[in-house]
Amino acid sequence: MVTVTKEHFSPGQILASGQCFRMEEVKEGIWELVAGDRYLKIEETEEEHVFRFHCGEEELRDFWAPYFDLEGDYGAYKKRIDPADAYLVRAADFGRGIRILKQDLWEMIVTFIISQQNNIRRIRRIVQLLSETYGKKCVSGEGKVYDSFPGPGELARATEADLRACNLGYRSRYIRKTVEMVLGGEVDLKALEGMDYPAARAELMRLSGVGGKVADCICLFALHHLEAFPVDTHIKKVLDEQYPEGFPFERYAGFQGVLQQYIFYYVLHGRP
DNA sequence: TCCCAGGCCTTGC
DNA sequence: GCAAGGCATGGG
Repeated sequence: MVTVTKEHFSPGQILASGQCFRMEEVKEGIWELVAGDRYLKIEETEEEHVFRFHCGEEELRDFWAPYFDLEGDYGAYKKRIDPADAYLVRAADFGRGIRILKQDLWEMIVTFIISQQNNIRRIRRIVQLLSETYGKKCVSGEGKVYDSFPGPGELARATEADLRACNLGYRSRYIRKTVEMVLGGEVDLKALEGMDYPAARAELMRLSGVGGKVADCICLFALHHLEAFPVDTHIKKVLDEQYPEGFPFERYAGFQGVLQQYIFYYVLHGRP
């Protein structure tokens, strides 16, 4: 068990920001999450900004701190927001505890192919079902049993019909093809990790079922390219309504993706 | 019954 | 090159 003291960090807001789909609030102030084949429990404490992570010092340093981007200076991002942009100021303040996670690349590829033309609750259910069906049963140090997210080899066991049985619908064919492309070495996940944003985005779009928006989500939530700015149906509406002259991307060069998450969360959970 | 959800692919021009 | 349909499923 480790104590973590951090500002601009709220597990509840990260959960509700819809970037990870295998995190849940099991009781008030207690969250559990599975990332790849790892499990973590986090508890809020009486003290503001202080949390208990149910893991060792080493695992915190080597895995969970990078995963939650705990070294990132989100206060600095907020300070660079144009004070005259009332909408963005409100959104950033409302989502002040959000961080951009560094999640597993393969998991994000599959998850965000599933996400298209779908709603967040249903995405969670499908990802959970996929993990139960094709992942591995694991046990945490404290005895919690959970299902890892299935890797390409494990998902290869699923036929298109099997995937349809997991409620993937027409996305089943995309997943099948994507699994084949990755297993066949047509797209190299290792190489993707080393690419810059434009190269990674273009390479990801070669995968079946991955267009610009999904590629941007993968770039943002797995590869941590903070310049990626996924435009989905919600964001498009905000851009049309709040930024008819265009969103000032140049002003926020290098961290537009952080602002995108503030806006997305504000649209879903904020007051109009 | 219709509309929408963190869109993408295929077709037709 | 681009606009228009089609696509699974579930909730409001």
